Amino acid sequence: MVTKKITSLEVAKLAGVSQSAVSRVFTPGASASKKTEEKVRKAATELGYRPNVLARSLITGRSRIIGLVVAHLDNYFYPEALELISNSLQKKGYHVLVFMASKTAGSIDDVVDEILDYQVDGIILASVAISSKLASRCNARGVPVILFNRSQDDDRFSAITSDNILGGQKVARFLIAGGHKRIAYIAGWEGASTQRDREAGFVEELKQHGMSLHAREVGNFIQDEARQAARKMFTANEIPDAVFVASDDMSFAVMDVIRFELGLKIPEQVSVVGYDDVPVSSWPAYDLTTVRQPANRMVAETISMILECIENKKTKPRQIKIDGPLIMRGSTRISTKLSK
Amino acid sequence: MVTKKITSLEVAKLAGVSQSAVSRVFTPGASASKKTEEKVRKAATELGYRPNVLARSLITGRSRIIGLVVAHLDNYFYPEALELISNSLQKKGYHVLVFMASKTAGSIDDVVDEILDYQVDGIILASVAISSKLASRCNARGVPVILFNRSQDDDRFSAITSDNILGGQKVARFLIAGGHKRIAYIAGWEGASTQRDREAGFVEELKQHGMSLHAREVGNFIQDEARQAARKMFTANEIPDAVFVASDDMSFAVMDVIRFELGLKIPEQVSVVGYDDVPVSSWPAYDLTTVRQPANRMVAETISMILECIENKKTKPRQIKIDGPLIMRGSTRISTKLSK
DNA sequence: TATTATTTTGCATACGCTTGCAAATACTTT
DNA sequence: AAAGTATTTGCAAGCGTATGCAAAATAATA
Repeated sequence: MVTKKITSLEVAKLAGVSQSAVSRVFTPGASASKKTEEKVRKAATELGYRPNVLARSLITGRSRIIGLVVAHLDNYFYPEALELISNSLQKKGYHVLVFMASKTAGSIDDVVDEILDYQVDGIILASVAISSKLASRCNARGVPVILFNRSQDDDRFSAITSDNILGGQKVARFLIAGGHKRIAYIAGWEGASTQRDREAGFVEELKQHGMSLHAREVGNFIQDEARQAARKMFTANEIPDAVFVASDDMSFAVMDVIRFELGLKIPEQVSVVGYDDVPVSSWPAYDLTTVRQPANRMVAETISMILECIENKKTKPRQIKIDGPLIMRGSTRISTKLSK
Repeated sequence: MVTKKITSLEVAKLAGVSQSAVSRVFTPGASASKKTEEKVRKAATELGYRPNVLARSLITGRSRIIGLVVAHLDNYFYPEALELISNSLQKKGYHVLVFMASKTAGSIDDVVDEILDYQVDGIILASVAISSKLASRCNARGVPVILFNRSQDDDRFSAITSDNILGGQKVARFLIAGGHKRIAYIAGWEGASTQRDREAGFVEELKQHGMSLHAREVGNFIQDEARQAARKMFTANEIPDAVFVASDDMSFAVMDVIRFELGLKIPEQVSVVGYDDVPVSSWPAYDLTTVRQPANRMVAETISMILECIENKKTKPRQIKIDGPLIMRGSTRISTKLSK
């Protein structure tokens, strides 16, 4: 019982005008008299006509589709970002074609190729890198690529991140001010610029105060690995009195190990600081001190930048860092009295 | 510096064949000799040619795009589902166009209309309802609609849910077996079939054992409202010794209120059971007893069903309920010895 | 090798729409 | 009322691809 598709031609016939007239009524910039507009609109609603976006895209060369590649939906920072991105774009008349960059499946390059097949107007890579070969292909096609929460040493595309170096510094200053003496770090995936910057800022600021890392492990932004890292770190001879973990997501795993496996008290014996400020961090069960990544501002910048690139092809790529506050909560002690 | 788009025609010229030959090489079902295939492939890679999906769709009438409407990405069941859905479809050569059904923005109907504009091959509505008017429009266009984690009294579309009635029953039996005497319920949004079924099964089973709800509040699947509900429920004269909360997401908020605001012990004074088994539930800080919604099986069914409908237009809609186990963890006491 | 059956190939058309162009209409101005 | 300007309208060409059809090339058979 599939009724035939309604095309602009049939609307035109019913309204007694040409097909182009119908098109013009449904094309924002075009001109049509009140009278024809009225006739067309009437016929259109009667038939339930809606323009075929795909056919339109074929001509205009703009699909109003933005490709979004995302990897870590299990890190709750990303669902939040996705929701914001999708909503903002929806308001501007764009829509989001989602691609999972599953670690298992093929490389990101294949995914980006698939995206290009859909003639997207732009690409947002959330926490994902891209080869320079693919970068040039996007460039050649005039498709702007924006990195979200990741930067890359390639000035061909814009990147939006929080100020990870500054964030790391803030954490260091805060922990030092709290009187911590044995400060440790659990790293994310070392290929990620966010990880590198957070650690660089953190370590640099420690150094400024004549300190260095008491211990360091790698969690790769994966909870299981963070757990392993925590076990190793907190069963050593002299355990840290504070640990900065490169993401909130890993922090939760670390806190669980510290409290429930090892029976240590947070913050009395160990202070824990995370990075992201995902919703869970504010829940009393974790109450995690963390550096907020202002998702809404990051998304706002991302959207305005990608739209600008689409409107005006010759916009220069920019790297934007957005400052986020350190949110102080109960997972860190602030007194200077030493534990133990 | 935008290089011209590469079309099949240019590949054809370079390869010394007709445009149709190129098309045939890139069309799965079509036939071409080894020789031309070789020539075409060579020319194509040399030019960096890839078929334009949109132009293809215009002819074939199939876009290989699935529209996904999702509402509650803040409930961590949905990011997980989204990831599974997107990955499965990607493997089958389909891609997901995401639409947020923000509570603030216009109705779902508008969103579905926008989806249809993209000539999607199918629509998945995750935890979202649709008017019967729009349903018929989808029907008329031959676009299958599948409800994910929501059912509706309309046999025009398929629905995949967990067996919520049975789930509610399981919880009731388990709490009764644990010796609980004052059993309460915190409901989700009452417009949701999942909420209604969970409660119906739960209350029915209590009745079978000669019991009834000791208290009932509504949380609407929103954490803030769940907190309010918990405060009210657990500051009453005789507080419950067990509470079934309609979703894990709300459960966390409820547990936090119970433990950190009211200072009650879980499970010694109050048992808490949730529904969903999102990742957080297994974290030691919550260790929540809950009914698992088998996301992977639910998604698998959803995908196979929607693809079946696409292949074979006359597939009848079906309602599928998937059984999920009760996962027993530390938020519930199982001894029969009474608290207090 | 001649004949038939099979596969491959190119031509031309169509998918549903936008848009430049020129003709037709409406509105101003003297 | 005539000439001029501005606006609206239809025509037709294309966007990049798939596909039915008939011709050409190849393979199979006698």
